Amino acid sequence: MYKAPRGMSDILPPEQPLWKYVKEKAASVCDLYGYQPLNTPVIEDAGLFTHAVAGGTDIVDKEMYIFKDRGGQELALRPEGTAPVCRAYLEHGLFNLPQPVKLYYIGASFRYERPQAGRYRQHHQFGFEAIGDASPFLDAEIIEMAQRFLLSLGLRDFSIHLNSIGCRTCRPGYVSALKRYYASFEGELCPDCKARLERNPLRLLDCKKRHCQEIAEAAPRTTAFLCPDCLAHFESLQECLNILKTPFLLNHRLVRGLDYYTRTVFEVQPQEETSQGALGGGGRYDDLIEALGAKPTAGVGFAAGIERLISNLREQQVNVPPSPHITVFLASLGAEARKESLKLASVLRGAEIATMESAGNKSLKSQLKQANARGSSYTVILGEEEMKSRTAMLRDMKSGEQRLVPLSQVVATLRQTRALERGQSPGDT
RNA sequence: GUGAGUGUAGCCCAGUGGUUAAGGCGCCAGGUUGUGGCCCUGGAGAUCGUGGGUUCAAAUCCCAUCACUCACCCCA
Repeated sequence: MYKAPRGMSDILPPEQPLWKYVKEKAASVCDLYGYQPLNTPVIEDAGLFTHAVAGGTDIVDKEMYIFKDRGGQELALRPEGTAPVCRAYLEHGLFNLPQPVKLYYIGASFRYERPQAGRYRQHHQFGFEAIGDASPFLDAEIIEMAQRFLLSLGLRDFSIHLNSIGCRTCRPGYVSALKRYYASFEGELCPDCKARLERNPLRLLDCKKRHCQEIAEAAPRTTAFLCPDCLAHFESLQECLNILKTPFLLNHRLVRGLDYYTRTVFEVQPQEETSQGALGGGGRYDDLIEALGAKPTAGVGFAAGIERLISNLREQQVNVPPSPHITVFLASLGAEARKESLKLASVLRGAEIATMESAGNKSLKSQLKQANARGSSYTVILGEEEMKSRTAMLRDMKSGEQRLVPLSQVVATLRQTRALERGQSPGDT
């Protein structure tokens, strides 16, 4: 039998309400802040990621789905969302709009890696980006927005970690200081860290091994090496967050996986220390658009993993409000009633009443059982007796009460009850 | 890419060398000539992940392989 590809999964109907809930909250927070939706293709020119974005990081070096199409074009399944958004910003001349341009996206990302808890080959990200302005006020807006989004979902146990990793002026000084510091500990480092010392020194800071953590704790801090502009930016951002009353933790060991970050980096961590890592993260990427071959343009953004959000919603037992829908099930007995049921179903649907029909000639018992299993509010029973008198038996599935209604009155009666029930329990969505 | 654990029906799982692989959920039917949710009865549904080996005999032991899960690397 065929199975879904490794690390990729089907999202079955019972899970859909939760997905819908998260997507709706995402869209509504974006509306609130004036961020507009943008869809980009799942596939991009591979170069967008390999050259411009993050050469030297694992995510493009060894985790990218990359292939040639029939025309020989090198394409890639997108491993992240920011670069495609920047590509679209440039391709469509969005730099001609008033800056910054505020956009959001919800879509699949792909990484070729061994799946485990909270980590998949296909996962879904919700992200928002403000492009075209370097003000720290925007960093603050993005972070507050991320927080508001998570709170609106009902999540509580998370914290926002914040750091600044400087810019291309001040970071090289920091990196060499870091290397100098680590040189004296080289013998004590774990094998992974020894490799990191060469390949990606910043990553030394977030090693999980206890001894390496002790060394990292005492290491030089990025913030001590920031150039005056970066320092001013970072201080201004913190001031803004304090004004916004958005709590954050300064974490001098926070660095992020993508190379394009400059200055601000932040991550949302669940309170429970899990190995599956961050709920989401983001930062400023003032060099990215220049790397794509355009004039230098600042940007800042955030992205969250929907699967991880959902798993945290489940852990924190946040209950999703069920969509209050009233549905009707049509049960019929006999050939004539079956045809009448077909006709009635069409009329009900025409009246915007959600309706399901029994497919075959099953017993009434079986049909009611099905109506019950599908959670119908009402069952309309059409039998031989009803056919003779041109009536229908309307059964309230909750109370079990039923009454005989002229066939011509079925729609009107159901509409009435629906209006009544909606009035009694106003929807909260 | 590395390491560990696990593969028995749609789902949860019992069964550690010996008849026909047990149970629960779910599904279908009956108990009610046209009445769901509870209860009772019955039924369908499993090449025991796959291939090979050991043995008179393998779901059970061995080897390989695949898949899943968890962890590392890394990340959402």
